[in-house]
Parts: sequence; structure tokens; C-alpha cells
Amino acid sequence: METLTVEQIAERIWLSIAERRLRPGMRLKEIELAEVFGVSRARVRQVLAMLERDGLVVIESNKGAVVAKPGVEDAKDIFHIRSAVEQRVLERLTGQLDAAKLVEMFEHVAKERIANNSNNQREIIKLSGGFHVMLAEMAEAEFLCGLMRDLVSRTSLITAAFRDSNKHNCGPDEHEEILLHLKNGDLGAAKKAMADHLEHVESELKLLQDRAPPKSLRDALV
Amino acid sequence: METLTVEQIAERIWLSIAERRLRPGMRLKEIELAEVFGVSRARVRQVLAMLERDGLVVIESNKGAVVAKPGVEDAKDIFHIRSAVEQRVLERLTGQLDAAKLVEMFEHVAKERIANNSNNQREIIKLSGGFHVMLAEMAEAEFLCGLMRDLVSRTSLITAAFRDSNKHNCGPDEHEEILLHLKNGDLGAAKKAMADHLEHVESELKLLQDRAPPKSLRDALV
DNA sequence: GCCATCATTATTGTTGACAATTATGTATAC
DNA sequence: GTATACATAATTGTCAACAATAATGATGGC
Repeated sequence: METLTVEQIAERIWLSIAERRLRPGMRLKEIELAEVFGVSRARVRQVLAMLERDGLVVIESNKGAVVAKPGVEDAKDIFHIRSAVEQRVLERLTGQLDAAKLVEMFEHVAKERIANNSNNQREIIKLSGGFHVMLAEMAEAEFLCGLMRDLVSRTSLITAAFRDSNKHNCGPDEHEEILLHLKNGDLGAAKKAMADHLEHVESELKLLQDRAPPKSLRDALV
Repeated sequence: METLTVEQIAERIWLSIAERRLRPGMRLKEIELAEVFGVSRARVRQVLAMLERDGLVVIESNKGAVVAKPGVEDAKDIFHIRSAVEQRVLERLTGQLDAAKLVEMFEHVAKERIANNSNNQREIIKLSGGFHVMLAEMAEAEFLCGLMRDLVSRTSLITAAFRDSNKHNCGPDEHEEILLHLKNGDLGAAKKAMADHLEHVESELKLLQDRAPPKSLRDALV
């Protein structure tokens, strides 16, 4: 059996959180993770540090790591900033686009569609987040790339935390629309489509925003 | 002698970069750092990982860490996103402000002024960055806080990389102006002052933006 | 003299054991 | 019965030795 890399383990945990198998507040003991993934504790430690920087877990000194519970206000901030970053990515993409990149992106959306049709949750989550990261990569903007990765995982956590059904995050149709505008060189339309897309994703969460914030006692009893 | 924490070491290295004692491209060998700070290599490793996530160093597998060299485009992206984040912080600050917080912030600006008058470079750097982080902390927005910390260190690196004189980053006067608008409850004016402030800082870098990008050969010979 | 190949050195990556800290359970006093 | 103090167990934090990898310098062939 191959030993997993730090990134692979981090992705598996991210997926577990996004799929709501790991719920906010759950403890992540180092030894357990080390046994599950068949790696040393030191490597688990690196993974947890990485997940912390992506906002998926919070680590308290001498207490260990738990899955983060984002607040409603945090969620709003994240969507707000994400919107700004996505707009910037589209701007930077202008002029950087060639045919090869376009076909690669359309292929990606095609994969998203296949995953959607076969209702493959794990692939849906990976690909729909991957689309936005790919956009940043195409722009060849290293800083935006890292930031987008961060924002996408944080968005996954929010979706997992504030949604009771686990429907797909964002559909391939809206992604494709953005691509079509980019292909036509219509930056303004692309930006508008992106804004609408994010607005759409956020709106499905808005319903839950005014529910009572769970007290530590209550959600321990759920 | 007390052993330094990870954060303390990271701050010292950050300051060295901001003060241009550590220049972009310089190697950071783990053993050297361990000896300099009198800590184990494992701890240095944590520090380097932290600095990498803040964009101050880049770590290549099996090659080690070097001080990052941000490109001009990266610099523009960072200022662009930072502007959006700062605006958001000010919005979130509305209603969260009480008298205690205000005096604390005015006191901070007073310290900045003292450092400026005595021309204490290290303090100037720490405090002028700290002002913006403090604003985010006052807003009690955890996500924005972390992001602001990240952006401030990245800005320090940019300033160090694209400026030949090491004058102060941003003066206390502009900081105080923002505070005055906040005190008066005039959010619009505060946001405008903040935008002008960032624009001002960025403009001092703009002069150098169109200089030739250094080829690896050339800047090796400098 | 120049280039390729190989040995040496220096540096990073990984691991397991040990120390420090926190949580849990138990007994005792009131 | 409840609460406090203590002992035990579980968990995280730290370190130093070992392995793997890449940079450096030496050697031989052409």
C-alpha cells in the first residue's frame, strides 16, 4: 500500500467535511487519523495545520483539532470576498485565454455534467470547486490561485454547515455560461454571470441564516 | 534564555524581510535558522510553513525555502484584493464600535507617531501593519482577521521588493483620519479615506512597475 | 581544455520515542 | 448528595537521530 501524501490526506478530510460525514465541532484526534490513513502522526500534524489555514478546522493549543463551525457572519464575509476575487480572476483572464485553455475548461464542465448525471457526490464536490480554482490557474496569478483554493474550501464548509440537503453546490450550466461569455471575449457578461452564479449559491443558504445560533449545550444533545 | 515560540520567530523573520535585511531570493537554511534562534529544526520547519502560507517565502520540495520574489502582477492583485477586504472590514465595524475600542485605536496611532518621530524602523513597520490588523480584530470577524494578516505581510514583502528607499509604509496621519471618520459614524468618508490611503501607498510603488523584470542570470550577477 | 560520470557533502524529509499538558475517574470530607 | 483534591489515563507538543534527496567537487576519457 502506497503511503498517502499530505495533500491527498487533506483532500480526503476536506471531502468528508463537504459530504457532511465529518460535522462541525467533531474532534480530529491525531492518532485516529494516523491509523485510518496509515501514516505517522507527524504527517497528520502537517495535514491538520494545512486544514487550519484553509479554515476547515480550528486547532487549540494542547487541545487538538476540531472541525470548524463557521458563523453566519463569517459565511457572509467569505462570499463577499470570494465575489471580489472571482471578479478579479476574470479580469486577469482577459488576454490570457487561448484555444487550448478554453477546451480544457469546457472539458472540465463536461466532467461536471457526467458526475451530476450519475449523482456522484464526491466527484460533484471536487469538480465544482475545481472549476473556480482552474479559472484562477488559467489566469496565471499565483496569489489569486492560493486565495481561491482557500475560499473554495471555506465555501465547502459553509455549504456543509448551513444546508440540510446535500444537493450539488453549483451546477455545470452556470459554469458553462461563464465560459461561453469568456469565449466570446465579453468580459462584462462573464463577470455578471459569475456574480449571479455566486449569488445563486449563496441564496440557497440564506434561508437558514436567521435560525438560532446553536449553544454548546444544545448542539451537544442533538 | 527563553526559547522563542513559532510566532515570535516568524515575526522576526517577517521584520527582517520588511527591513530588507533578507532580500527576495535569499535562501533560508533550516539549520542556520535553528542555530540563530536557538531552537530545534522541527520548530524552524513550522515557522517556514507559516511564512509560506503568508506568501513571504516559497518552499520547494527537497530544495528548501527562499524569500519570495513577488511579481508586479502579483503586487497589483494583492493591493486590489486588500482594498476590497479593508472596505469590508470598515462595513463590519459599523455598530461594533464602542468608546473603549476607539481609544485603543487612537492610542495605537499615537504609538505610530512616536515611532515615526524617533525613526524607529522596526516599530514603524510593526505598528503600521498592526493598525490594519487591529481594525479587523475590532470588527470581530475571524475570517477577515486572518486574511488581513496575510495581506499585510504580503504588502510588506512587496514594499520591500519594489522600493529602494526604506521610508515608512504608511503614515499615522492617514490612519488617524480614518479613525476620525469612524468616530463620527461616517462610514462613507472612512471608506473613502481608506481607499485613498491604500492608493497612496500603492502609488509610491508604481514608479518601479515598468522596470525590466530581472532574469535569473542578471539578478544573480547584481 | 572540456564534458560526462561518479563519489562526497550538505540539506531536507521522516520517524519514533519521550516530555508536558489536559481530561477523566475516584475517593474522601463535609 | 455534592464538591474538592488527587491519581490515572489519554492526548498533544517537542526533540534528536536516521533516511532520502539534491548540490558540489573530483576524476577520467576524449
